[in-house]
Amino acid sequence: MLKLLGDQNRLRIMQFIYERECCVCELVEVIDLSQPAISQHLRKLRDGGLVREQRKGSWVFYRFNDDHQTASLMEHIITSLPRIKDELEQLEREGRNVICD
Amino acid sequence: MLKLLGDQNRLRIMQFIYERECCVCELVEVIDLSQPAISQHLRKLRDGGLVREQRKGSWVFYRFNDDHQTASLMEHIITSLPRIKDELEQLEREGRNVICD
DNA sequence: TTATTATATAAGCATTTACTTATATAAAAG
DNA sequence: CTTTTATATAAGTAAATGCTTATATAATAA
Repeated sequence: MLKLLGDQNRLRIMQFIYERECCVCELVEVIDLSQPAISQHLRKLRDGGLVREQRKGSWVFYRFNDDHQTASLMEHIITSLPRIKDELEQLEREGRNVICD
Repeated sequence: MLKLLGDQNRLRIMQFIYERECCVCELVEVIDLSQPAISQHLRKLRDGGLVREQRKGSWVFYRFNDDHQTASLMEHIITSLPRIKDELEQLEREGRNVICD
């Protein structure tokens, strides 16, 4: 878990996913990484059990896995970071995420 | 910080150092790594500000850095792990650490 | 002084990592 | 059907990582 969160980009991905379910295209918008790079990180996070994935139509949503053995520790770590919520709300104001609902 | 703790061996080193000040030779005894490998990890931990070093005669002691920006989060992480204290006490019972006092 | 002990550093190397570009798959739309 | 959109995967690659062995440094002991 610590190794997975030890990567800057993955930690950022987890911050977003922790706030609320995200689909890949949303993450692509807010994180400065190519779509394949994001998919690859998501796979590692999923393989590590840190997130769960769920297909909804053509989108795949990822959400924080509360059942993970270290879920509460992860939560503690993620909420110790500078909030990412503002960026998410900014995104919502721009209507850039609604497309995936 | 998370990247530094994301390595199994470094995390273990931090567990010991968190319990109490340790010199390199003590860590060499309890962790299955060569002396140079341990020194190299300690340097990374020091460069990252996670530990402080202090020379005492021929030994160099490392201690947890309470002043680090993420000290309390680190503390939370380290104390969330299975206790290492038993191994330390075992070591003390064997008298293998006293030599460094 | 020389020898010993504790630790650090350097160089080399195999492995892992995190990306890139190109392509495949899967679902929805036309 | 074909096209478009969303996502995943594959292959390649440069850089980072974590060790190894050998050697340097620093303090103490003889």
